[in-house]
Amino acid sequence: MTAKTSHPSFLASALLAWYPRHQRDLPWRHTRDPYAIWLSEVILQQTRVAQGLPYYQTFLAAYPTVQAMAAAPEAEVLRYWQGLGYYSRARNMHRTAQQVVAEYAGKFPGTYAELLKLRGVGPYTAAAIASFAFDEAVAVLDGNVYRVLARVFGLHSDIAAPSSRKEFQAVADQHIPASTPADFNQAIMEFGAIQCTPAKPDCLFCPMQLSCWAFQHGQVALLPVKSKAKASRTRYFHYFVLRHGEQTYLRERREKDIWQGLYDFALAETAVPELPTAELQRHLEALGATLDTSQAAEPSATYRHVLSHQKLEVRFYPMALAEPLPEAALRDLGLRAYSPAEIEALPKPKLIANYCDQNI
DNA sequence: AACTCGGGGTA
DNA sequence: TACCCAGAGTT
Repeated sequence: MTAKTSHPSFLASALLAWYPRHQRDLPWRHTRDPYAIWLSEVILQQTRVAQGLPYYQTFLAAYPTVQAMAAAPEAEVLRYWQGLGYYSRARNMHRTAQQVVAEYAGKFPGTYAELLKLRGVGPYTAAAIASFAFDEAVAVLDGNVYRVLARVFGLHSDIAAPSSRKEFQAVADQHIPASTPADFNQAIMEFGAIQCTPAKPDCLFCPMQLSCWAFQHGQVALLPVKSKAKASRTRYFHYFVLRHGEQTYLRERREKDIWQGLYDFALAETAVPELPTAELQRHLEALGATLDTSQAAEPSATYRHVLSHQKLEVRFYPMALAEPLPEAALRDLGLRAYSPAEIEALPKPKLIANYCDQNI
């Protein structure tokens, strides 16, 4: 994995000269603490620096050590993660914190191969921690690196195909200097983020203009090659916002679906946009709901919520109950009544959190 | 190898 | 709109 040349490649030389003059001042670049570096890398998976930055500060303040995170309830970790998406990252992060405390005496393993065994730590994150915290010469491969390598070396393999990883990894490992692997990895990602951007890269002031294959061949806009993802499906959610006094009923999402571990309301899903009145009544009977008006409440306007592989069209049906829901229904559907303060503390999908902020 | 997992910024 | 973001786990 750490094949190296005896002298710096033109790529390494150019990036290491460019980096000190252009790098952003980011907090995780001021630490060698494997815990802090791991935390930053998990947060930044598929997430822009600007979006992840406040979460990094929040988590480090809430959990200054891996022991502190390990001791926290999962729901609390998810609550801090709320709004960042891809919530399995948070659940895996929490479990890994507990594993590091229980099996590694609270110290993160110090090699790429050992780091790779941790949940939520894949090839990218293992390489990042190994190089940033332990100076191991293993190249990171993220979206930025794919783009830079594809353009500079004219690599036309489809970066969306898993089989392309080996080719790009080999090229990256061939160019990472054994003496400064951390700076090289930071530099190539920063270069992709700032200069060699997806759209309108700054080729005019690029230090590799003369050696960049894509620039020399007029193909900058054509690289990297990436096959398109298939179209996402649309789902129709109908949320029953059941209230009794100041209490509102929510449940934890446990099924294998989106938002695992987060809380939402009693849900009816339909294959078509509308929820027929008869079906609404059937759900209310199944809930054992006794409304304090004879009329079912009017649904809210439709909220559209876009996920990476799904489009959601969501309506909320606020309903006041004349009496609490029966125990059997609570047990069957996992519902529980919560006060507004309790709801605020529950981890919720962004869509639900927004609704609660405005209506609960 | 293909699929699934959020949410937000940008052109 | 469509694309992309310091990717990883499951099937």
